[in-house]
Amino acid sequence: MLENLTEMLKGVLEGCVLEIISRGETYGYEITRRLNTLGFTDVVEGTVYTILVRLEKNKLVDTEKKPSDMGPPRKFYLLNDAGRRELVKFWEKWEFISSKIYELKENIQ
Amino acid sequence: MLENLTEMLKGVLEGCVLEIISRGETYGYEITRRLNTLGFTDVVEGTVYTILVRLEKNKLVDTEKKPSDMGPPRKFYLLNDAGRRELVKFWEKWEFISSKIYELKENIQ
DNA sequence: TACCACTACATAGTAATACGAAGTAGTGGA
DNA sequence: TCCACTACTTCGTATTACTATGTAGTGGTA
Repeated sequence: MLENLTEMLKGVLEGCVLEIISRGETYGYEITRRLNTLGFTDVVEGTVYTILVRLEKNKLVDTEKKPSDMGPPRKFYLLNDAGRRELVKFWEKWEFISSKIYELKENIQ
Repeated sequence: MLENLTEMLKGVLEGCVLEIISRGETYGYEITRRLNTLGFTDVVEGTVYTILVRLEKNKLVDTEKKPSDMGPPRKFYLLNDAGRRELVKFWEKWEFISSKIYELKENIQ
């Protein structure tokens, strides 16, 4: 429908993944489908996995591998304290930017 | 106040510049200060000029050099038809993404 | 005169991020 | 046997904001 949201998703998608993980233990493939049904239809696995690698490298998540009865084993992700703090900061940044964008659009002051 | 909004501004700042230009002929230095007073205090001239170069290369703006009584000549930018169409698309994309982010945050459906 | 602050533009290089593309592997059904 | 679906991994690319630096015009002031 809408063309190429890529650039506008930069810095946002990671926060979305953090938020999804914060709702409870989940894994890459499921996160991808969750983002797709949410409306981000063009987000592909490769994108999500690079984000998950980054989150793990930055020690924002804990991981655990578990067998699946539907296919190969799943790598589950769980937010730790640092991840929760990062998520709070994400929403603060998002609120800040979206309020400023709103001010610009509505030409406030 | 808020640290490092860089990544979240990607794909957004260009739209903000388009919006500012759409309000009437203006130039780089003034656009920078407008963004700063809007709240994007860390956006510097270099960033705005690269955006303006891009807009001109993509033929979204017309330009005109005019003398200034305050310093060196100013390069004024004016949105053309393609630029106005691009601005409409920017706001559509922004509305789409921010509504989806809101759904995610409020856990709708 | 010499210097500095402010205005104003330009650009080469860097870092971060989402995406494209390709591969590996497990399970179950036609 | 093949294929679809599930599930993860990684390398390379394009785009973008930012850093750093340089150039230059004007006016004030010591």
